[in-house]
Amino acid sequence: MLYLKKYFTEGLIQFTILLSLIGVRLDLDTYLNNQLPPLREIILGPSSAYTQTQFHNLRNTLDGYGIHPKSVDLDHFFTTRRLLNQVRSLDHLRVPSTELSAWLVHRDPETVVSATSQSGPSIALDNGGSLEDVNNSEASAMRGAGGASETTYSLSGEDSLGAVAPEDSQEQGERESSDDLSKEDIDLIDILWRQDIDLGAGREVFNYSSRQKESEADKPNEENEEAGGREESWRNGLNLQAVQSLTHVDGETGESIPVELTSLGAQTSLSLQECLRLLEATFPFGEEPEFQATGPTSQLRASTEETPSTSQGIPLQAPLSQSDTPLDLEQQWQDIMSIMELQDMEVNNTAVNVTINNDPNNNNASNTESATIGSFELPRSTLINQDVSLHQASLPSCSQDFPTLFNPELDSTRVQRPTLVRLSSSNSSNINSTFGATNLTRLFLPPPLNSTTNLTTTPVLPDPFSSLLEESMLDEISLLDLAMEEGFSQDQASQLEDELDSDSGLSLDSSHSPASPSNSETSCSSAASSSSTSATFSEEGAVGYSTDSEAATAEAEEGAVGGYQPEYSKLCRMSYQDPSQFHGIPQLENVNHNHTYNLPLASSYSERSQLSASCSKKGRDKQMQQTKLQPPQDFVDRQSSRDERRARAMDIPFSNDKIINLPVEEFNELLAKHHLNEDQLSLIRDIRRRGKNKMAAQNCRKRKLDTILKLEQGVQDLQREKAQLLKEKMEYCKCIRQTKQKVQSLSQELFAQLRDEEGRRYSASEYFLQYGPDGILLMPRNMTTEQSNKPDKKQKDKKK
DNA sequence: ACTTTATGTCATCCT
DNA sequence: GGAGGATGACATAAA
Repeated sequence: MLYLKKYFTEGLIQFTILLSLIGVRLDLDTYLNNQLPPLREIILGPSSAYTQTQFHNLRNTLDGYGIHPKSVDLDHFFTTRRLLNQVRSLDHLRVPSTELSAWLVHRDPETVVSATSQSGPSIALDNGGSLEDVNNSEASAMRGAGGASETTYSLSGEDSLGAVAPEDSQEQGERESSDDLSKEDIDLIDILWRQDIDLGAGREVFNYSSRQKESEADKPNEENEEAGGREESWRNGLNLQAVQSLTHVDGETGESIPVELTSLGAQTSLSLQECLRLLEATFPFGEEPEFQATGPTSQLRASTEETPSTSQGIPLQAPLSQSDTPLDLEQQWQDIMSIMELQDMEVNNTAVNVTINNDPNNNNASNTESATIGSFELPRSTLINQDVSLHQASLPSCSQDFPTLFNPELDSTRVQRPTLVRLSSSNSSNINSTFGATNLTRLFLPPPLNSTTNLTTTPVLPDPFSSLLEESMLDEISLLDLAMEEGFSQDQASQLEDELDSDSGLSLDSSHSPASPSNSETSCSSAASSSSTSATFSEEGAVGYSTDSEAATAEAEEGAVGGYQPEYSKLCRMSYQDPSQFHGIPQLENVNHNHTYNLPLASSYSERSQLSASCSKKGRDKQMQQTKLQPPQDFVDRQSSRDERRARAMDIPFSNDKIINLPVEEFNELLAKHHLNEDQLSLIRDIRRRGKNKMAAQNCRKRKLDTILKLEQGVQDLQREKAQLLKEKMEYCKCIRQTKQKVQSLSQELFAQLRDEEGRRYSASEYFLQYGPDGILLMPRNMTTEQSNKPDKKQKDKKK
């Protein structure tokens, strides 16, 4: 009955889809609720094989967290949900657009943040291939988290609230095509999520900033009092009215208004240049002239061509007359723009809209972070005010950070950021226009204004640095960044890195775990090695790695046998062993071409025979115990090797040790002393050959092991180097973050002091700063692409 | 009974 | 060209 129900529902949904495709719309919910039996025959046709179980989509399903991945109902549940959403999506006319919407779903125990970036071809997000090389551990961790990976491909409109919705048909098809996309999806989601977090941060800031600006505008008197003569001097110095009278044009025309900025530096005590110098010293920044040529304005044009413009741009120009400031403001701006260039090299010509959304359905408290991407447009009206914890938004995605150089709106983020960020949908339009107008608006994330706590803004790694690290390290990097953001010290981060390394296939440093088998194995092998180290000659007189003799005797009862340590070989095969622990083993240290078999003979054949009889391997001891009543010669024969037996059978007058280990000259002399027949000579030569070859084989095996150990050591060194690079990267990210904060403070100062011809402030909600090769433009937010380019060309070079 | 591991041996190549 | 080292392949014993 259960299967019948499943088939019914499934088939009904598919049938509905088919009807919908041909124009017939059905209320599937009604059908499902009533479960009309008449369609049963139709439904029985398609089976579950028709619709694969998509665990990654299940993970994306908000309701899917309540179902165990191994639940029997999983398939049914998921299929139903997916198909139902697919049908629901048919209600919305979806014209395939070239825009790309990246969904970020950040879920806290009770809240969810969904950031949507909108722009660019949707194909870009589907390129999970480049992100495939991700640490499996994290992927598995996210997978194991189950609900933690709260990823939902939501459709625009009502689905924006987090309801499960099907993605684009294209993406849907891709996801249906394979069930093992979950890992890639997770990886991709993780990366995009981090990118979107940055974008989302900008949004929140904007709202707060608008309110703040408004509140500030309500108290002009206070500000005037506070500013005092400073503002007056500002006005005088800028001579803004005079400039605007010449260039300020109606918003419809799109003309720009030059604004003098020079005196701004007088009130900003910035150490930005220092930071920038540090950045330039450490980063492979592009040449500044190059940046001037390919400045962010081109990026702006590319990204804003699709949106019409209705307002003007106001170029801000700083007069030279007021440049009596201790710091050269223009230089600072150029430095900033030089940083922006880094971004321009990597940033796509895509405008990104970020939306922080709430998902009331997320109840899984275990989830800490999750992300989802999709190619959907999210109506701005669907934005919901939501308290969002963005402390997870630590991300080494640099490409998305730089394009947004200056966004006064971001100021607001900082205000509430450390804990909660409130997003207002009322400003979404402005944000869209802003982001659509230029990617520069978010170049620098604003620093927290009121918080002395941890920074939640993501440390940004410039793209040149991302190339330093493999994508497979992204997750580790992210964790490290997160650790840094969380206030981890370098040492702690290093420890984290070590822990992360342990997840890799070759975990070379297992010394942390005292209970690990390595220790026991190591000690065992060490004991064995110590016992065998003193061994001199084997049964056949071979020396070195060959089977032990005297020393092994003492250990024979305990099972320590043989010069070539089986224990050690076992260790070498165990990847979790730390090879460094074995460097102290004498045998291993002398592996390479340590032909110890050239040592002088120690015992004669008879002596050695007695020795081997008394102190051989454990098994032989057992044999001896079992056969102690037997004649000694039989026992000796049994303990001897084949060559020894042969030598005895052939009445060879000297021991195999001599045969094998004597130098060629002495060996020839020895043969000359004795009158031996051809069979004896042949046997002696064979014994010598085999004996030498045996030792050679042992040496060869030792050498192989040594090579393996060296390779492991090399891997260990590389991992250490990687950890060091990660540390450096975190430092760079810190520096960039500080730079962003500086720039943000500059932006705030600028907006705080800019006045129009009527003496009113420029609201950050209405204007934004655009940086180009020729200077800084004050652009209205509602300006469209085409018009934004016009003032760009008309702007005057920023004066000093 | 089967697998794994260690070791010996042979063939081959090279010095 | 022989001696011997290096090494892959195989055999065998032991666990």
